Amino acid sequence: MSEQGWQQGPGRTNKATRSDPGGITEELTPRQQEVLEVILGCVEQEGRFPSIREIASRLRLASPATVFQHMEALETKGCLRRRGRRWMLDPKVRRDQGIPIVGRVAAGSPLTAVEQIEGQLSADFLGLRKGRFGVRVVGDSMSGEGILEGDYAIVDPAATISNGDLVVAYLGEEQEVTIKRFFKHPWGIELRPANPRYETMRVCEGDPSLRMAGKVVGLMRRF
Amino acid sequence: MSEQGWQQGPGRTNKATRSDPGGITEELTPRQQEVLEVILGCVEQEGRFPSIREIASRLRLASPATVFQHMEALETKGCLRRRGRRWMLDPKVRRDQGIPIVGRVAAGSPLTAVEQIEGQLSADFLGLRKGRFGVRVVGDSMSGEGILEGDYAIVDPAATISNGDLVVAYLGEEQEVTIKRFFKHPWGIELRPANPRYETMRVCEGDPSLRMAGKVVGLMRRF
DNA sequence: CAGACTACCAAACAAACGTTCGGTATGCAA
DNA sequence: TTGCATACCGAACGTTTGTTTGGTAGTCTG
Repeated sequence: MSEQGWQQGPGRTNKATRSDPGGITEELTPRQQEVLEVILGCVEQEGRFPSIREIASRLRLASPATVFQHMEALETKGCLRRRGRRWMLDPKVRRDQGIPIVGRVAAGSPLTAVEQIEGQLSADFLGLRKGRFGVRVVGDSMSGEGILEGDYAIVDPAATISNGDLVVAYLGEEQEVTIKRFFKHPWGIELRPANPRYETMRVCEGDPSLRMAGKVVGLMRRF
Repeated sequence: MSEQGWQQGPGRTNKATRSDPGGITEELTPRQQEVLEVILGCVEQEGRFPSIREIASRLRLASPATVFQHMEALETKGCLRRRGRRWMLDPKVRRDQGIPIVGRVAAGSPLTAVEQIEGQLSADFLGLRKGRFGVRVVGDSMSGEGILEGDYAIVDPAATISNGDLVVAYLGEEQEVTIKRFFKHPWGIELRPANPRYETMRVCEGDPSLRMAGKVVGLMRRF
């Protein structure tokens, strides 16, 4: 029988994915991509995993078994996971809220020129990860390097700090928050500001008046 | 009977929430907050809504009915929604990936000092919303205002531009991307750089060599 | 051609699900 | 003391779920 209105399977025409330069959802057939897309959209918009029958109805498929097969394929390809009878997204396919980075735009709105998209500006891209924290920049001791009062520095307390890195440290009795450039010498530690009006700080290693909070991995500013 | 090990309901001791200055989850009882917390955690980590029995087991509750009641309360308070028999998060309680902004920290890791958390650094906070796009900063014409080469400017093409705002514009025959400060005069438009080594640009209104891309609403930098 | 792969179907099953009901316990306010 | 709200229980009901089975069909490779 073939009196139904479904779109027939395109056979082996679909080898892999052409889009997605990121490479996360590589090697998915178009149909598998569509299934993933429905799931991602549902999770993003409503915060819940759609049921197999719901995915089927959105893709106008009459049988849950069809979607089930696609999901099994997505599982072996690492996009989905199962715990018991419950499906969940693999963390790597989670898309966080982001906006495109555009290059030069010939005409029209940059958002319609897909060819010009060079990447994605997202929380992940900025380094907004668990275990890190933000510090509001006070003072202008780093204004020489484009770090202004009111900016937010993103700090990773777990990162290893090398010479020349920007660090956040708590200084002195008041344990004031400061951003400086870190240098380690045989005689101790040097914290150098970018603004020459401020003094470079030098302390011995192990001085209790200096506590390192972590390495500055990002900066954000709002206008 | 009371031979069980469950923590007894604290009665009317709990009138509302003391934490959460944002005010989204206001007026939730501690238990309701815990239920919401479990749900949010599950949605964030795994991208699926937990079953009522799963929430119950995480909170060490023996009956799904208990969680069900809490969820009904969360629904009337606007945190959860239902479509048929399916539960979903209300969009306003969705937390996007973010890190805490800490102030001064007296001791220990800043991440354990909850009292010092002043806010949340998130994609939303930076303005990473739909309809906006990012542009990589080229050149040092705005270095006087802390905008350096390699930074990413977040641009809102829909925002109304006022005098003094930072804007992204496409200039000249090459339609080069530039960030400048915008001023409108009776005779036309002025685009002023922050670096005095660059010239201020002045064009008549309607000049085709100038196309405004939008207002700069945020900036991010990676180290 | 056969074999492999994608894509889809209908029907059925057991497990898990949301939900309802009736009940107990506790603390607070009227 | 009565009333009300929060907080929890166990048992049960009907629905929805993920899953399995067995099948058809198209398209590409060898």
